[in-house]
Amino acid sequence: MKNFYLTTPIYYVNAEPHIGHAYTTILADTMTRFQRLRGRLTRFQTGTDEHGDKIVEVAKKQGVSPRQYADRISRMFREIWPDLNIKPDFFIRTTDEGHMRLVQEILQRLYDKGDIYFSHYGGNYCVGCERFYLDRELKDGKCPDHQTVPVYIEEENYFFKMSLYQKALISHIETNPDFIRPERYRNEVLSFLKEPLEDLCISRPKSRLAWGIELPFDRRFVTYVWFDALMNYITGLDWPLGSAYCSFWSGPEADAQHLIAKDILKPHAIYWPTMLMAAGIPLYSHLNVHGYWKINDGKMSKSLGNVVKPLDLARIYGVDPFRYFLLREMAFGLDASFGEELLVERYNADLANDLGNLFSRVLNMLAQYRGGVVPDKPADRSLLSQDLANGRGQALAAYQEHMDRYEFHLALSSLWVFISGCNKYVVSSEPWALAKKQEAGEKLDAVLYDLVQALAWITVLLSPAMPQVALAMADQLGFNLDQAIGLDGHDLAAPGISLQKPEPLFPRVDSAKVQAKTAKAEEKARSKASGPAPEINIDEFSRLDLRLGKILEAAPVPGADKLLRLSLDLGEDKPRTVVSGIAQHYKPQDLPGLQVVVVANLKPVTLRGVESHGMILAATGPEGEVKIITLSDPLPPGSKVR
RNA sequence: CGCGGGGUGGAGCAGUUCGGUAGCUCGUCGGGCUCAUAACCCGAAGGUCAGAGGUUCAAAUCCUCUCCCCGCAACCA
Repeated sequence: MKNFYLTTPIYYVNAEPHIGHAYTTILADTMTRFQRLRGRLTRFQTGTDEHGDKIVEVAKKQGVSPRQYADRISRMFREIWPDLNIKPDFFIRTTDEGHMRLVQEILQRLYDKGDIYFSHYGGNYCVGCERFYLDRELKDGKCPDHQTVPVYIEEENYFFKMSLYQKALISHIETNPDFIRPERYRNEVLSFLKEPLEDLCISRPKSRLAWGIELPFDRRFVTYVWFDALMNYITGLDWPLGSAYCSFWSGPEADAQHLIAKDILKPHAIYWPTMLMAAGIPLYSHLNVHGYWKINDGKMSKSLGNVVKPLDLARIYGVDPFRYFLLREMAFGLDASFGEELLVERYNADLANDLGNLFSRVLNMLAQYRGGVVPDKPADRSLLSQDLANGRGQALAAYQEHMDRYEFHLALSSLWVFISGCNKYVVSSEPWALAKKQEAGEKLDAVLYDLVQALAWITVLLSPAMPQVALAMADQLGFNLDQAIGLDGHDLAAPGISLQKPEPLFPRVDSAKVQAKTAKAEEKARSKASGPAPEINIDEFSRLDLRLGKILEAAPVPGADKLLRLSLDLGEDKPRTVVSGIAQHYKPQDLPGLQVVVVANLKPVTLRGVESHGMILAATGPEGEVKIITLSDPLPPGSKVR
C-alpha cells in the first residue's frame, strides 16, 4: 500500500480560526487516522500562510509588526487543533526559514529554465484595490469596487509562463478522471480551462509590498503570495532531497493528496499543477474539494453576542460528537447548514440512541447475566449469528469504499447500518429470555460474545472520526485500541476479561431545552435590535438638519439591487440628489409626489457611482419591511422638521 | 447574463458520477419488547422527486428550456 500524504490549505492569518478551518482540518485528521489504521504510512500537514498585503494591513491597524501579528495568529491556529483532537504531523509556516529558502530555490530553477520572464506591464491600477484591472473588468472605465478611474501604471514584473502548460494540464485532468473530485469541481476546472490561460504575475515590487519572500534573481521584488503559499506542500517535505519528500511525494510509493474548500479551487487545480509541471516535479494524485457551512440564522448571530459560536459547541457537547456531526451532516462537496439544533438532533439520534444505548444495553446484559465476564468463543460456531457477520462484512466494504472517495457521510452511515443491525439482533435473539432458560446458556454466551466483539469492531472503525470516544469505548471493552491494526479486527475483546457496568457514553440531550434556548436567544436579539439607544441631549439632536422634501423623480441606480436615486425638492435653488437603499421595497414610479423627511446636512458620499446629498427617513418593520416616513398633509418643501 | 448552492412525503436531508422497486433522521398513528440512556424493534399513513418538452423499453438521475428560493460580493448614508 502506498504512503499517504494529506494536506489542508495553509490558513491565511488575517482572521481567527472558524468553523471552516475546523472542518477541513478535522476531515484531514480523520482521513489520515483512517489510512494509518489501515496500515499505511501517513503524513498530515497543515499550517499558516503569512505573507501579503492583507497581513501588513491588519498588522498596521493593530499597531504591531507583520511578524508579531503573524506569530500571534499562527499560534492560535496551532493551539486550537489539539483541542479538536486533531494531530498534524507537521505544522508549516510560510515565514519558516526553510520554506523561504526552498521557495527561492524553485523560483531560481524556473527562472534558469526560462519559464519565468521579466516584462513591462502597463495597466490600470486601482490604488484602493492594490491591483491591476483588465479593460474588460472595468465598468465605464472605472474600478468596479471603488468607482474611481484607475491610474495607468507601468510596472516591471516577473511572469510565470503558465500558458505553456495549459494543454498538458487539460490532458492530465482528462486522463485522470478523479484528479479533482467530486466531479462537479472537475467540470468547473475544465470549463475554465476552455479559455486561454494568461501568464501568472509572480512578483510584487518591494516599493508596493515588502512583506514576502525575495526573488532570488532580483532583490527588488518579493514573491506573489499564492506562488509562495502553494509551495508549502512540498517544502514541508524537504523538497528536493528530503526523505519525507521521497516517501510522500516523488517516490513510487507516494500518494500525495490535497484537501481544500471550494473557494480556492483555481490556485490548486490550475496554478499549482502547472507550477509543478514547469519544475519537473510529479503532480499530486488527488485534489479533494468540499463545500461551505451555512451558519443557521447568520443574520441573527451578527447582531447578538450571546448566540453560541460553532466552535463553542464542541466544548458543550464534546469534541468528538462535534467532529461526528461535521463529518456526518455534510455531503462531501456540497454545502450544508450548521446549527445547534441540528447538532443535537444528530447527537441524540445517532450517538445517544443508536450507539450509546447499544453499548449500554449489551454491557448491562453482560454484567447481569455473566457477571461482566466476556464469554469464550463458542465451540459450536453455528451458534454465532450469520446476519451479524454478513452485516459486518457489508459495512466494512461500504465504509472503505466511501472513505476512499472522501464520502465521510456515507462511510459513517454504512457503519450505522451495522449498529442498527446489532440493535435488531439484540431484539431478535432476546438474551433476557435466554437468561431465564437453564438449557440456553450456551446460546446466551454466543449472543453476548457476538455482541461484545461487534462493539469492539465498531470502536475501531469509529476511531478515526472520534478518537477520544473510541478510547473510552475500548476501555469499557477492555482492549487496547493502539494494538488494533487493520480494519477487520476480530475477537478484540478477550474472553475471560471482566467488564464493568458502564456510564453512558453519550448522555441524551434534552432537545426541547435547546430549542427553547435558541428561541430565547432570538427573542433577545430582536429586543436588543429594537432596544433603546443611549440618551442624547437636545443640542446633539439639533445638530441634525431635518427638512421636508418632495420627491420629484426616482430612478434605479444601474448595477445596484438595493439603490434608488431620488431627486428631491428641498425648497432650494436646485433639486437634491439622494441615494436611498429602498429599491427592494418601493417602485420608482410610486414615489414622485411623496413628502418625505430628509437629513439635509449629512456629509455627501458616492454610492455605486452616484453622489448622495442626504438621506431620507424610513422605518423598518419586524420582517425587514421598509416604510418611508411621509406627511399626510402638504407643507412647503424645505420646512424644518423637529 | 457578478460568483455559487438549492427546489425529493409535515420538517431537515441523502440519492443524480455509472438511468431500472424513491431512502435516511425527526415528527404522526398503531403494535412489540422490557436488556438499555422514556432508549430498542416491527408495521402504517404520507411524495405525479419545482414545471414543460425531449432521448429511452425505462428518467429524481441524461439533454433543452422556464419558474422559484437561498448564500456571498457590490452598493443599503
